[in-house]
Amino acid sequence: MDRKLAESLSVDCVLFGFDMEKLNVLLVDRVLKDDNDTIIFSDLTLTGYHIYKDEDLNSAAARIVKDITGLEGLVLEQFHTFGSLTRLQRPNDQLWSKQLGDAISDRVVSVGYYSLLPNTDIEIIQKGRIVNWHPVSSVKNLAYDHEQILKKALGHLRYKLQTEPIGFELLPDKFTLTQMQTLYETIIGVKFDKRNFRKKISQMNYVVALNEKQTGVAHKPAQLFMFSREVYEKTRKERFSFFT
Amino acid sequence: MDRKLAESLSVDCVLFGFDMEKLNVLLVDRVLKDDNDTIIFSDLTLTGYHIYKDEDLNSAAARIVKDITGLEGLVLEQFHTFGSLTRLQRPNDQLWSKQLGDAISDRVVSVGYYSLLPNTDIEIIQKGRIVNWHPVSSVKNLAYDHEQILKKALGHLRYKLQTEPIGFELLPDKFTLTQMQTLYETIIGVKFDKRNFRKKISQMNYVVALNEKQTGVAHKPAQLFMFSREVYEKTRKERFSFFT
DNA sequence: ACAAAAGTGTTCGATATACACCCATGA
DNA sequence: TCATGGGTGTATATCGAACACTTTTGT
Repeated sequence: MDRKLAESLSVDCVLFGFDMEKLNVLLVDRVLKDDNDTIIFSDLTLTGYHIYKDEDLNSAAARIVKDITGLEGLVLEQFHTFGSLTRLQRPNDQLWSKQLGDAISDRVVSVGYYSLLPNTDIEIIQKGRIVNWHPVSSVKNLAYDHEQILKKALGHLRYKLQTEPIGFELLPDKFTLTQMQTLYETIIGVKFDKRNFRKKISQMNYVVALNEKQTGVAHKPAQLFMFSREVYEKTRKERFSFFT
Repeated sequence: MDRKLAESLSVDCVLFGFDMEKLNVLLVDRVLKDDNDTIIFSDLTLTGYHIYKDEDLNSAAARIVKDITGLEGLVLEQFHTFGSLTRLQRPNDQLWSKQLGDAISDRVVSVGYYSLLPNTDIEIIQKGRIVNWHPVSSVKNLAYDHEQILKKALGHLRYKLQTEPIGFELLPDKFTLTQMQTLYETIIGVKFDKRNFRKKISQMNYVVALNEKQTGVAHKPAQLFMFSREVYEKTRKERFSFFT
């Protein structure tokens, strides 16, 4: 590959997953070894890479996710751009750059994207790197300023979740109302009343009941539902108002 | 100044103003002349410039606004980053780059910021460039992809306006409720009922009545109000919910 | 038969909407 | 005195919050 890098520009993608119990984020192991294969340090990064000069931001984000995880066709949403002068200046990060022979010791500006996926339904293909789901609530040991990036992404996710029906992107195609409720409770961090929750959902005509029930559970099997984007697009209301 | 530019990185700031009648945006005249001083073309740009390698994004935004308008201390909020491969490729933009001897013919990624100001209370200092308020509703002839940037900024403004009490940044320190209502009606594009609007406002204890009235108007003078950030911070509620 | 989660309705208070007239001032 | 925008209250409908028991399945 002889494409030129856009010096000092990268993309970092925060890939969120939900496993019916907690919110997770996909992270890449970063291990620096010396010549004797002794580990100097080991930490975690978001899925990110530099941008090429001949690709736009969205394509770069899609390419990077695909290169690292094998995933294609995700909805990637840009949420913030990070350009602190010190974002790559911690000791581990400097060692890492040096080792790679990256001449990039200057500040790199990174455009942040996030995407949502049901981590039950999804298979990650390890393409040379070690990539794993980590519970968002207990992530530590992140490289660079990736903790900040993750926090900001989480803020956007919470906000968006309360504002638009994107929760479905974190659920499998067929889901139960209890799963949906758990998702919102987990991510937003509030408990809902089951009856009120379901009353609310039943007014959303884009959440449609299927002729299908859960199987293999040791209790009354739940009705399965799906999200209909078509119905949603046709019936979406105008934005909430600050006033009304 | 011998600071190095971060090649291929710039900031564009969308400065919104409100004059009690309509929403305006501050734009810079861009006029290209040939050697005989004949005008080749003339159009408008947002207040933007390249970023230096030794400044972070927020500082760059503040510096650029100050350099072009003399304004300091604005609340500048980052809203989106633009990186299309063709954003500087229209004929005028190419001519302009050539004329400036800017070796930058490659794509430049630009980080977008916006800020709100009451354009009544504010004085713009022309620092070598011609800078004017233009009504947002009739802006045309924008350079680069600045029309897109403006549209996106407007979207964010509308959204934020309905979600957080930022409208006050567009009003003078002392304002009447009718002015406030006009602001929301103009920007969001809906009409409100006067009594209901005022009922709503009276529940916002951070909108406080002053012991002062309008003067010099040919009708019953209106009560003046101010926005109290302290009260707001102390009593702000949690986010709206998608559900509740 | 029991454990485990599914499913279901009503009452009460709060909030949104619709709507029309008198008031204070400057000209 | 008139033109102009300022200021106010009530009735009705809608929506959110609180709350407990029966049902269906697998073991």
